Amino acid sequence: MGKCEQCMVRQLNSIKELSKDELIRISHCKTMKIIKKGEVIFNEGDYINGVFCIKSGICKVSKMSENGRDQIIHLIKRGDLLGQRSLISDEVANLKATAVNDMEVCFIPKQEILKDLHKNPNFSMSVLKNMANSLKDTDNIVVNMAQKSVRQRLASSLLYLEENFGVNKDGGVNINLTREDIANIIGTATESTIRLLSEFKKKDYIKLVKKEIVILNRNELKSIEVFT
Amino acid sequence: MGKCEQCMVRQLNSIKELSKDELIRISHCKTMKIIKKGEVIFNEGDYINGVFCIKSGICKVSKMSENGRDQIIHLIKRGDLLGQRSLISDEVANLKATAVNDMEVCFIPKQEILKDLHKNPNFSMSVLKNMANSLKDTDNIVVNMAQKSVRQRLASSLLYLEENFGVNKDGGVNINLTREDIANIIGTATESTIRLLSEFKKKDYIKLVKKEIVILNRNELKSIEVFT
DNA sequence: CGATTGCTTGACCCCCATCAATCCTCGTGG
DNA sequence: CCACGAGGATTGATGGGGGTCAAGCAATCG
Repeated sequence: MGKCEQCMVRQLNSIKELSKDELIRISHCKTMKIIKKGEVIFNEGDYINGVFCIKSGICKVSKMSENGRDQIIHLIKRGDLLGQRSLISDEVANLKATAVNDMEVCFIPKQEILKDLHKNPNFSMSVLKNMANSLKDTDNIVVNMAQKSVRQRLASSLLYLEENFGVNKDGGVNINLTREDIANIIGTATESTIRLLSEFKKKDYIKLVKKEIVILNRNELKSIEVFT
Repeated sequence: MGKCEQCMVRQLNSIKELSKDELIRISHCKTMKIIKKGEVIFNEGDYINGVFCIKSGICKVSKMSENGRDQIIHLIKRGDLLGQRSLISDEVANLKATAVNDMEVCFIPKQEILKDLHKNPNFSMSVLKNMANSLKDTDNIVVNMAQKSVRQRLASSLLYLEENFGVNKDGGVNINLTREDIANIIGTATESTIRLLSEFKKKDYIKLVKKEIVILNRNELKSIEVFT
């Protein structure tokens, strides 16, 4: 079993604030898991007894709306912590987490994290900052959802995905999302997303390489993002 | 100048976790302000050097979208803290806060709060919990914005407003919002909001007493909230 | 009592949700 | 190796929700 002290991923999140001793303690009680593409890590209403530290892979965090469609709210990747919110509120999960590709994650039990939150102010400040940033991001998402058209949101999301997940050798946005997933990010029907993608393609803002999206004209997409 | 130790409002937020000594220190450096209806407390991009503790009154917290409309994201009332997020991230404000009616607020300078956040784990845990709850609420707002129709969101908002701000002697929802404000909460054009209100009125789900909204049929609104 | 701000209604039309049909692609088992 | 089935991608047709512009009315305020 790998040791947290030697794991580079911890540098990417609040765990970097833990002392050597605290890290060793965590290392002894954590468990590593492999999660297959499509697998559900936790569901709305589940009691998650800890947090997940993502070593590799990507997962989508979503919530089922009453009308039956799943809205994707976050995309979580290497270095992120998953499940912090529920842990701190001491509530069941409000959201569902599903692996977008194969993942390696470490599960750290709740009591350990809580102990450190109480005893290590640097750690708790770091978690607090992290949460504050999420809150800001989410506030901004609300504004976009409420005020922007589907076309604007799609342009915006494409740029976001490329920026955060990079591109592969073909230049394609390097995240394995279906059209339906993309539709669930921007909050629209799958067909609308597809139609807009084909419009963007026709105008040479993007091209499609085997369903993968290659962004050709960032500037044009940026201008769509702010208007029409 | 009032003393925090004697102020009942502190029981309503994280400040209740402070020790007597800490409270006295805060009490000496805080400043009380009266804010008039319509006045802007801070604007997007302002550097807020502390947090506001709301003694009375209500303010709307909003963000201007690139298309020029203001989206209201939170409504803050007695007992709430305003400006926590920016303080913790150590960034300029992402949002704008405007008084909906006359307010009394206390301003607590940043350094004092930060000092307590580092030294008092109960306080920082309380702030953390508070932030976690906001995050959950905001996640849910995203889902509603993305997936629900304007009619659903209006029904939902009316119920929310009544529940959180109560009713006055006429039975009217006890918060002084214009139609435009309501439209900016649900993220739609003012005219659409008005049209839906008049539809609800026609169906006797609500009545209007001098522009104030009196809710007559909660069950019907609840069923609208989940479907159509 | 003007004048500004908020409220209301009408007309118009476009964006996008929905339903339906077809095509594509990839994994599985025979 | 191929057939086949299932899930994903795509395109078309259609209708309604809601945005926008415009005009008139009500109310609030200096």
